[in-house]
Amino acid sequence: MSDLAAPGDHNGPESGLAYLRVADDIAARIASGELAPGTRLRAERELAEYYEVSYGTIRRAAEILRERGLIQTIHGRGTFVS
Amino acid sequence: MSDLAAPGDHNGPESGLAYLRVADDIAARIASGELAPGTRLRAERELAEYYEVSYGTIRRAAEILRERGLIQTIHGRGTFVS
DNA sequence: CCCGATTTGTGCGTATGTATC
DNA sequence: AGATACATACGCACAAATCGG
Repeated sequence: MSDLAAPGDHNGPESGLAYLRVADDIAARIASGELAPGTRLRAERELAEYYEVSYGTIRRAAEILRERGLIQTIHGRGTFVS
Repeated sequence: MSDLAAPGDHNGPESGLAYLRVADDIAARIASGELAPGTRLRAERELAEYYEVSYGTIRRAAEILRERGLIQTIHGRGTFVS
């Protein structure tokens, strides 16, 4: 599965910083086309469960992706791939 | 602009305690009218980045400003100039 | 027009580990 | 040894925006 709209299992070699690990993973999925532009990501709190990190960590990762222009977040609606 | 709702750059002569430096800076901005009453400050975690200090230091600075009656913090809403 | 569900936004309190003074 | 500060991270509570019924 590979997409962030359908949970499965997660993986990661526990490399360093949690928020970077998450940000890089999502960025890779966008780059690979797995997450197409316009696609809505799962809710931040769901991503937290998916990645097994806290909500705050997801918010950090999202902030990074926002700065990179990879995603766009709308209050009350969700987060979308740019 | 120089407001805490739109980042720019910052600089400081590393004078003494970090939380006092931050508190004094914000107090000065309020005193100068740069931050008008009712204005909402940026999120504490953003202020941490802005001032290049840790989140805990921002919380400490905010506590001081609250005691001085310069700001008012509302859970879930934000911090406002009194 | 209001109500409730969903989702993002913000603040609160705390913990761990590291570095510096 | 102790105090100050930083960086990261967790979990929770409350608030606000959006959408559908």
